[in-house]
Amino acid sequence: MSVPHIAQSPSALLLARFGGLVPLGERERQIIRKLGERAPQAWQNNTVLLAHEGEGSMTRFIVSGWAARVRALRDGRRQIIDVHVPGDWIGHAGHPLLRTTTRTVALSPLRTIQTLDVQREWSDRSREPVLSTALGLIAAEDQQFAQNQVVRLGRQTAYERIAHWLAELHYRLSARGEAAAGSFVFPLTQEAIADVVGLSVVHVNRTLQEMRRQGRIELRSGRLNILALRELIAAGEFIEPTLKSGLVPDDVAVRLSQALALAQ
Amino acid sequence: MSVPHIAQSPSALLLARFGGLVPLGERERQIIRKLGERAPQAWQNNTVLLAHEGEGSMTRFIVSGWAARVRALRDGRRQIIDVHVPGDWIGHAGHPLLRTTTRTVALSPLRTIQTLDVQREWSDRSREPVLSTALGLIAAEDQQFAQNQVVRLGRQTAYERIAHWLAELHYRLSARGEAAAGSFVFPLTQEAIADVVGLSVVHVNRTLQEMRRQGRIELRSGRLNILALRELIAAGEFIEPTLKSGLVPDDVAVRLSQALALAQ
DNA sequence: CGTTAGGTTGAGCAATATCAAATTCGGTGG
DNA sequence: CCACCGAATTTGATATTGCTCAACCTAACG
Repeated sequence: MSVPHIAQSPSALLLARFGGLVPLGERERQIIRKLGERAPQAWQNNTVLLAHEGEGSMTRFIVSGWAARVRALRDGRRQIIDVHVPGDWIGHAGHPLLRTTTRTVALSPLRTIQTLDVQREWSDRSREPVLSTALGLIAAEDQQFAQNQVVRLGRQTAYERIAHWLAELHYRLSARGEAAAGSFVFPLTQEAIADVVGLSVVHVNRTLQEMRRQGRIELRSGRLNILALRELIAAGEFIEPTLKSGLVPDDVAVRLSQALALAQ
Repeated sequence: MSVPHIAQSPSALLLARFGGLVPLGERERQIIRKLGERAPQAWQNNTVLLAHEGEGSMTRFIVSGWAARVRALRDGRRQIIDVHVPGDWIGHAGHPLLRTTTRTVALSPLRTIQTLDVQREWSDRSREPVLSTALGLIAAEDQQFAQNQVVRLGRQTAYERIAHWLAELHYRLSARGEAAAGSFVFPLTQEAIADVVGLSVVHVNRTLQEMRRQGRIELRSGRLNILALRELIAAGEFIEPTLKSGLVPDDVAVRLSQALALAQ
């Protein structure tokens, strides 16, 4: 009997996503709500979502379920390059002329909606001062997460890697209203975890058990419960992305600082 | 007595960089040549080039020498996230509001020039059909190299990692006229290599020796000689970025835009 | 209930790290 | 040209982390 998860509606998720980054006015809220009104699409676990990237860049938005960008080696080794969770877009970057070396695959049953190409439509600062800022922040955060992945794999121990990654997931999900009290849907098998953190399944299993023994996590039936976030963050040396205030267009800056003041 | 390296002039390097990706017309050549005429700037080994990223995005161009984006852990472990070589720009991405977690550091004496923000100025397809394509390809390639780094660190053995990385370096450098007959300037210490491929210095040393013993590389006094590129590529399972359509160099820009229209 | 995917456990082993001590190399001052 | 210095490379010995293999367990599901 799995814990029921009341998924946010597409619009609510979109609002949480943007609202978590920039203070939204009523105008932006309208635009975003509308964006979420497209019909959702369902995917089975393991479906290939994107074989060639770049075809639909930044246009498919995850409403529920997880996916991953994967590269496979000839002998069967697989590396998950990054994980996509609800509130992410699938299908970044790439170029139509360049053959892709990765696939994007569903790691669980998945629901997506087709949005317009927000990156293209909203990145103009003069037309969308607020939303373009949000998109810039999203891109910058994503880049940091990509760097995190490299550091984990390159220089951290098994325990550190997993701790760091779980902390990162918690950060990402709670910023968009997908986690409550350190608890969130976690649909991956240990094999998939292994492919994320570059370890063997067996070792992942043992490391998770150690975390459980220490009372830092609970993980069962598709749900992760982080009991000791502080400790995980410290163990993995996770750096939470933090906003500097300052250098923004005035209108945005004012609202932003108001929002930050409220958030304190 | 070091092997003399006749560095390309900034303009020549820029031309090689763009010309290696798209067929340039005389108009584009003019524009690019002009871009290379700014005064070069010199940096000592180990200088911090960027503490806060995003300040000068895509505006500093490496003429000679190598640099790297680095993340440090508290206990002194360091991971090099990516390496910048001549023909690369420094200072991508990031966002002024987001505190950076990496530094960009010179890994050798370095010469750069300040260019205009090509990403901003040339990314409009209607104004710069050829150059914008080149920029798109650069971004897409860079993304693939970033993915390569993750796969190396996550799923490859020491030997594979180094082989793969050397093959990638060779690809990047020769595409811009910085390598001849598999030989190129290679100014890194083994410690820096270790920080790239996520290994200990000692193990890097032993792995390099194995490659030498097999007659696949020569590495001494700041120069790398790849004697068996095929074998390195195969061992590391390196995938050379390949253009899909047969975009044969052809001086007419029109052909290119036709090809692009088809590719859409 | 039987099947199956996923999770857990144990034992032995391989890859890579660590530590410490040479050795070589590229300058640099005399 | 030589002697010397510090940095980088190399070598040997030992420790450790994480992998592999193989078996076993459990829960969900038809």
